Amino acid sequence: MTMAERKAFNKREKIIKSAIKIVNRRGYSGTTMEEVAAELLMTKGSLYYYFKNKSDLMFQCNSIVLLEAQEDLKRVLLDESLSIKKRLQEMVFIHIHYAIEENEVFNLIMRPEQLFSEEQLEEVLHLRDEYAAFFDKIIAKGIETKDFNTEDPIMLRMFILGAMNWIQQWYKPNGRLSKKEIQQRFWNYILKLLT
Amino acid sequence: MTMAERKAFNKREKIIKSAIKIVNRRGYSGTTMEEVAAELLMTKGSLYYYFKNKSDLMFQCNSIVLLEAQEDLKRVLLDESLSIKKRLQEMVFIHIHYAIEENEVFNLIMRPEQLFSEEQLEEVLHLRDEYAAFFDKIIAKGIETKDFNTEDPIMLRMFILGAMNWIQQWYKPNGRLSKKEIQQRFWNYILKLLT
DNA sequence: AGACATTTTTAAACATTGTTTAAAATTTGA
DNA sequence: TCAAATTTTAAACAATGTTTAAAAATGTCT
Repeated sequence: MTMAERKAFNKREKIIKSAIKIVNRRGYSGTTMEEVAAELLMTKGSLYYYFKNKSDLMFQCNSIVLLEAQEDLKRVLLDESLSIKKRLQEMVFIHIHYAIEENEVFNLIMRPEQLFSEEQLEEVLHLRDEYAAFFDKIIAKGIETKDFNTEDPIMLRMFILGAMNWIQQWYKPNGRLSKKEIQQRFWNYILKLLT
Repeated sequence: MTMAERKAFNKREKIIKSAIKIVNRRGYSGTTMEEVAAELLMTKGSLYYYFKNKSDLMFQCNSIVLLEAQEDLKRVLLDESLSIKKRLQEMVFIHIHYAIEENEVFNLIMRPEQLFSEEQLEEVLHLRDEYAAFFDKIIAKGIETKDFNTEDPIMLRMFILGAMNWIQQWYKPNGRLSKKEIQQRFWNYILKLLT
């Protein structure tokens, strides 16, 4: 990688980090290219040197956060020192953590087929599938070991992830329910569904 | 109500009906005032005679659909000829029906606090609370009659409604899973959670 | 029916924001 | 230092929500 390429790569990363913060504050449509640029003392035009367009930038914000969450999940999934149940519990806690803390950017709500180009859409869906597969894997393991018991584990996983994703629609940082409480109670429900 | 008022009222209704169709097809941000107007052979400017702005129009689309769904729920909730369980089952089927068929407009996704004005926001949240209360009521009844058994029924209701709401994020009209299948399996999960 | 008041529609201007462009400024590397 | 490559900029442009003032349509009263 040449000097220039490395520099561009770093800059791109800085822009994404900046954009993630703003998107989580203002939402997708509330985020303007101008504000993202201003944060880094640039003009909005320069962003187009690094990103094809706004939806490309949003796409990359989403991808970064999703990949980060995937890393967290993978670490737990492969931790053989933990029981299957414990591993799923931690994965549930991680998912809820992201749904709450990276709410807007974690799963860019809105029909992705409207926001994204054909190729982007394919990649987003692929990333989401990969992400969900982590949950499928641990559930499958648990069925094998008889820790869990359910028909149609895929549908159940969709049910469970949906319930968690929706948290971002009502969670308020200083509301009645703390993140910890939500994690704990949601985990109880999920365990009940799986046994 | 004078003639003119009645006419304006009807026109408003026509516009809303038209907008609902378009929003369900194109999503919130994909819907332009121009397209809504064109559907009724008007120019976009005239819409502002009937609605304060786009978000006001969206708000009223959302309200209409939400109120319609509330009516459906109420009918079932009060139908004493059905067992508690059966009533909840029908309510679940109704909710999933709306989540699928009126996907985009049923619960206007996106932070309502960004889309709506102060007063609108208050009304939206109120409507949503009212809506959720129908589920709380039947669950409370079921707990009384020992049909159901759960601590913290409110949180559980949030879990359940969230799971159902998320369907709109992945449901495809000609996909692998039919509406009926989803309704049936989701109901199984919900029943498991409640007993 | 005709005249006046009210209601409704329109076209055009405007504001905001995403996007493109051509040129200027900066950086790199020999 | 100088030419080539990279990056930034300001300005123009496009799309779309919003406002406005005037025109058109409608309703009402005599």
